Amino acid sequence: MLTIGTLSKRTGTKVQTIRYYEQIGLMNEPGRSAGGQRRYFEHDLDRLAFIRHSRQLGFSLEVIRDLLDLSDHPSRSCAEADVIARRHLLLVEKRIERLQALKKELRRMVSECAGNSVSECKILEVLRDHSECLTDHDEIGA
Amino acid sequence: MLTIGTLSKRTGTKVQTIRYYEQIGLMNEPGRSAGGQRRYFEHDLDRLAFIRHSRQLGFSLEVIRDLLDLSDHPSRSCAEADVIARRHLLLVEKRIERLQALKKELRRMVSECAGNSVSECKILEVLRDHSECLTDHDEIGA
DNA sequence: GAATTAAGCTACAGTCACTTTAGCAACGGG
DNA sequence: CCCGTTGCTAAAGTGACTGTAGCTTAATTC
Repeated sequence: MLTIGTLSKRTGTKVQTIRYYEQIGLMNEPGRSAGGQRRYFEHDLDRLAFIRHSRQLGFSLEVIRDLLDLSDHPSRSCAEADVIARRHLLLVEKRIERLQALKKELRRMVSECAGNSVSECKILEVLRDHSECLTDHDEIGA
Repeated sequence: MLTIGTLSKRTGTKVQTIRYYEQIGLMNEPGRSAGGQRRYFEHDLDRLAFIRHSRQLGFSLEVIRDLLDLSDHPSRSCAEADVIARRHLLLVEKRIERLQALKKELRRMVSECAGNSVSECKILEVLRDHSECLTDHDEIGA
């Protein structure tokens, strides 16, 4: 029997996060000790490791729920897992493209700034005036 | 005098978002019409455009607050803007690197999956067992 | 001038994936 | 038996918005 602290250390997950996964139904409710503390089996650890690894690869908890469900039914076709992974790959590729456009723009801003007063600062000028940009970057952030 | 709807259209910002920026003190409280509706000047529009453009380039609202403050003081040195932009550039570059490692891993998973039953699915196998990965990807997600 | 429609108002809840905090209770080694 | 570590619940906070409910005001059309 494993404590929540052991699961935490062995998977690099914070204790609170494990309880959070239980709360949203990603992890099963474990048994309890006489005093009311959570006690886990090895298969709980495996499940948590699966979740964390999927998160590291950028899958959302929503999607991980489906992946876990698939993983629990070994005889089913893995076509769905394939679709999920391919969709995620496309998403990651898109994000990379967007970030590369951003990087280019930031590089240009930084390299063109002479480092004098704010009034002649290229960086602030570009931020003020979108038309100085090469790309559209109409979406926000990442 | 401009309405909030005009600002919204001219900057591609949702009305609620403008009110949110006001609430957190990024936008100044504008004057009001007789009936209590917000009325803006052109310089409010400029400020909002600055905020949105900065967001599109991935700066956080926290950082944008500093950039706006700099922009409001034209005689100051732009060294700080330079530092902020360079720091952000590094962050973007790091994110790209991480995403490229993720992409590689996802590609490998997808390409090695034969598309049979879940029990032999390479995708689910990799998710189960981190040791099959090439990279560490110890951080989470994006 | 009335009626309709579009736009605006406040206040609050919801999103995602956790993290933090407060204030306790239980466990394990010495 | 003591005490430091670990665990417990419940609730609020994070960032950057978005959505909803239930109104009021402004603008347009007849």
